[in-house]
Amino acid sequence: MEFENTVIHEEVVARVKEKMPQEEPIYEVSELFKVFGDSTRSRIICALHIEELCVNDLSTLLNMTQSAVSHQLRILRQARLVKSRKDGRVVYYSLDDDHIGEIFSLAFAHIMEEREG
Amino acid sequence: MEFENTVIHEEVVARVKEKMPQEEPIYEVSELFKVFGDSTRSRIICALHIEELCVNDLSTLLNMTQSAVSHQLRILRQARLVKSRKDGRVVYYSLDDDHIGEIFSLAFAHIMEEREG
DNA sequence: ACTATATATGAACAACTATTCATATGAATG
DNA sequence: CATTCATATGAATAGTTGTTCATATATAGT
Repeated sequence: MEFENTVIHEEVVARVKEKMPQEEPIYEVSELFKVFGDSTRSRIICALHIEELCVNDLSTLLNMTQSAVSHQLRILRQARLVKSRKDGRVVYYSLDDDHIGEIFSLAFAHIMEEREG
Repeated sequence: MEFENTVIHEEVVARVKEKMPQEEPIYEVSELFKVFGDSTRSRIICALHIEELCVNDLSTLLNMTQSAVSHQLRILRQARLVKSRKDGRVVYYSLDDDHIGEIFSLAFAHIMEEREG
């Protein structure tokens, strides 16, 4: 890290620094996006947005090994984005948060507009 | 990849498969989130959401080398999330999309609610 | 032209991540 | 209680990514 930057617009930097959100929330937001930023996890989220599914069904649906799906579900669980319900030896997963759907909807809208424009 | 999964709920899988968004948009959405999923890029986006900034000011503000910031700006440019304006040898960056702010606002709202609950 | 400054970029490296493989856990069933 | 089935998990690996360092490009000033 260098600190020898010639500050071109000191006032601007000061102004923006004052208005900037705190470091910690920004960090957490990007951690959330990092979880979304994998196509396997995105596909899992899309599927669970439609309906509750067990691990085996998910791996069939996504054409992936049970292990790979299970590993990703763990990440989603740790991020509190999905919740699980156990029925015998079958574990059913579903979305644990209402915001997720909204965020994905906006992202989809963005992608779709990009395609047109 | 294994295809030897014992399908537990065939009808459910079939139903969800039918309702699932297409592969390609999901892939693009997760690519978008991947760009957001780095704290340096998130900080850049937050800063530019407040005000247009040049590279040098950004690196001062974020306490990072000019090179590191420049590399991340390239990624944001390629994703069409920021646009640049050249004035002499100074290059000013600003957000290139209205959706970005909304998506970040929702994500922040989510993070803040997580902190309370 | 020469120098200083603002930004961009290529190569290298370290850190991280997603999948696979092997195996463990835990619950139902005969 | 041994076996089968659904899921979870640890280790290993291959691929990706962010930063640094060195350097290139481009523009302004002298």
